[in-house]
Amino acid sequence: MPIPTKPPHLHTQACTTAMRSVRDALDLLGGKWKLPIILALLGGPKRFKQLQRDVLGITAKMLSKELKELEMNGLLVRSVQADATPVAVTYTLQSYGDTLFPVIEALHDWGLQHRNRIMHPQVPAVEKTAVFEQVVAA
Amino acid sequence: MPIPTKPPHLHTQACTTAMRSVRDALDLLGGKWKLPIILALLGGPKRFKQLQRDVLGITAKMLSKELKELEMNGLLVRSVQADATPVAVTYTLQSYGDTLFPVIEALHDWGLQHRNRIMHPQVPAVEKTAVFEQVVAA
DNA sequence: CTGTATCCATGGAGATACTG
DNA sequence: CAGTATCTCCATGGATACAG
Repeated sequence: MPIPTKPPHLHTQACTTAMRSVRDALDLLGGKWKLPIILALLGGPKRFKQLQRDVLGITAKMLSKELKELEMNGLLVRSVQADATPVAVTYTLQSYGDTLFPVIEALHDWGLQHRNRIMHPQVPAVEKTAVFEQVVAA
Repeated sequence: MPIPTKPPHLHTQACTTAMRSVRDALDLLGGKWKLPIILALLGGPKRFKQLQRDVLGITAKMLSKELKELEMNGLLVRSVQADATPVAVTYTLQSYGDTLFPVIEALHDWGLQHRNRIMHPQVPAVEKTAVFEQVVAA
């Protein structure tokens, strides 16, 4: 079982290890551009300039940097057609990228219901309210 | 169905709307401190100072700011015991926070397998390799 | 104890110009 | 086309001092 339900007070090794996995995924998907790039490449292989057109607002610097990271993580492959003139570079999403779908879907589902919840507030039933006995002095 | 499998070239409304949900979730979970705070509160309600001790390295400023955000999102409740002296404030995770578990679990599972994959590289079977015909000039 | 206010260092990201 | 190099701006976050 991945996430312990009742972690002890101090950070245990198991706790930090589990968190590291979550953070790995979060860091890969996080940031402003990773998702748009991945989505743009779902439509098939694209060249650098085409990507920059599809991912609205991204600069060449950022696109280059983000593509490198995604490539290092095995999510896409960079291939060069040196014979073409001028040289053509295409970026192709790997099938490994599909393994991200359950993650993205989980994020999407939660985000969607959360937005609904925030927009249409319920009765604010607060749980385990206010005072609880053992207030540890500190 | 949340995420379209084959988005068109340009960003459609459906595409950006779906992405907004993902980003909502990503933004809430992202950052350096959100996860550690949530995890720390899984063990039960805690006071400000106790949280600062449990979440290693966080400053009062950051803790205060992050707690506000989590409260605004309905994930926790801030309650004040004004009668106590000095005043005591406790933060309690709401059961709504449990809805994040599938998300965190998905992130965790992917992050774990990804780290294994990165650490123990497979045969680098590149798909849809290199050259593909219709190179759109631009 | 529970924060807030202020100052300040750092890094991330945009704009621009340039190279192969 | 496919990037890289520089410069600069600004938001984020740490440190510290202070307040209720």
